[in-house]
Amino acid sequence: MKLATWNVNSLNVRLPHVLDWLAASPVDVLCLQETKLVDQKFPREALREAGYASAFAGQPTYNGVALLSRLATAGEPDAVVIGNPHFEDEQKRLIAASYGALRVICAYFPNGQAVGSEKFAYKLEWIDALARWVAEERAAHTQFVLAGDFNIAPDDRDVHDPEAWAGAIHCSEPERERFRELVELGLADAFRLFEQPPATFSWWDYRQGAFRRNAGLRIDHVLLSAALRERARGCFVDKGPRKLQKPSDHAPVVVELAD
DNA sequence: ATGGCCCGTAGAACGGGA
Repeated sequence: MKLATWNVNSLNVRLPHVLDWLAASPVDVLCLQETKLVDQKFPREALREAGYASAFAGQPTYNGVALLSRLATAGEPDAVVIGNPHFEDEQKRLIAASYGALRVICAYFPNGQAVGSEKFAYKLEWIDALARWVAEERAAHTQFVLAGDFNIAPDDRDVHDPEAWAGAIHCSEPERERFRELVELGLADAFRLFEQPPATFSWWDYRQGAFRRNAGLRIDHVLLSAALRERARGCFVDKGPRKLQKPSDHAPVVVELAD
């Protein structure tokens, strides 16, 4: 089976890319972030016609997350939870669902704007609270995955210009420390289980021809529980959709698991 | 040295993203 995560930067604008991508390279579960859609406008029917069930949590203008599941394989979502039970938050950044024995949390971590800012403090608090929830979910479900836009580049290999980004937002030590703390809950960064091409990223700024120059960051991640790690057979960033007209600034990250 | 793009909400610029 295949799992993927993709920050689409508006599902309204990106729906054609998502449908084309799923048709060309179907995955069983797809985590979406930055849908930027209120629930009334979520394209549930179009996705169902494409063979996917949806669970979603949106708000006007900002944030918004969704879990898509292939009806023929993963089926309908079960035990859907919106938001972190341990953290009051107006912002729609978290959704969890079960597909049989598989438990998935789809996460859109706060950006943090600048180290030391109020938004940075919120980011750290938000992650600390997420860790408490993840610890519970991981303990309750052998087959557990945390996937999404973490807005953290875990180490310098994940940064196109580590000197320029040293200590900056997404690369600061408090953020990296929290990424390690999530991993230490018993999870594995699926991407690093496999040999990877150097300078592989998942996000490139829209400005300055960043994608053409491969001036990116790897900030979108899939963390796997031990049982899923045993089944992992590959993990890659699919740069295809980033090359299209009007792309998202993020590319999908795909994980392949043995059945 | 700075900002350079895109999106949603508007119905003009602006906040936010990363």
